[in-house]
Amino acid sequence: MPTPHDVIFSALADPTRRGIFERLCRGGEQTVGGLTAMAGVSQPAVSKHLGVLKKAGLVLDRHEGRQTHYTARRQALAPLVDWTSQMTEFWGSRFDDLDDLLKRMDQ
Amino acid sequence: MPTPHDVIFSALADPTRRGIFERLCRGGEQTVGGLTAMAGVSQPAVSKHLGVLKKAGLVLDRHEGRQTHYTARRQALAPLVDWTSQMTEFWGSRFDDLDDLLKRMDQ
DNA sequence: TTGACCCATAACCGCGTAGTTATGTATCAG
DNA sequence: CTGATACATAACTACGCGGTTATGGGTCAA
Repeated sequence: MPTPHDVIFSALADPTRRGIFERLCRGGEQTVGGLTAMAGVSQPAVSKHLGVLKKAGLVLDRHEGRQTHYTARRQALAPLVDWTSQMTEFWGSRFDDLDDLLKRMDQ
Repeated sequence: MPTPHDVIFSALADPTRRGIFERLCRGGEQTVGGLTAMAGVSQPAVSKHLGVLKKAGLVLDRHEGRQTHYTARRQALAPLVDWTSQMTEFWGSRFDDLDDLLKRMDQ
């Protein structure tokens, strides 16, 4: 049985799929056609990747006419943040990299 | 040409491999035998996984007599934190989950 | 030195998966 | 209605990868 961590990690392991998700995070809502234009693979391949991302809860789809719009669900990255924090939890200088992260996000 | 993100994500995508890394994070330094005892797979499989983790920079090995000790390099998780922060960077309520994270880590 | 032990490497196998082309299903334009 | 468009699904292929057993190469004990 796949744990939430399994699903997220394996979904984001593939470069093409991660590229699609990145574009959705930066560019906001996108159609399959728009994503296909930059993905470097065929449209069916993109559709499959979107299916995987959807099953992982990383994207949402919205049908409008004959095209489907996809959006990133950034909250779905929470397990990833959780896992990372758990791994660094037992660390001596555990705040080092998180401090950096927050500084970058503050400015 | 695999990017740093590729290496980290694909290295942590496999459950067995992630389990080994988790144990190294919590339990500290471990021998191959100790890791094999809990991995649920054969010793050569564990050695291969450790090789992948090592190439990804996630672990360090130290030879002592006839056994090899492995340690987790938690700093290697930095690209993961970076990537996550970049994905949430364009978020409206971007501090929501990070606040939670810090609260858990503070107490 | 000999044998047991720890680990790494080799060689092989099966399966999952990412890619393709081909086809199906709606939807809009004319 | 007809054809074109947008996307999903089907069917298939190729290859990478995680697993195994078998073996090699050092290291310690006796």
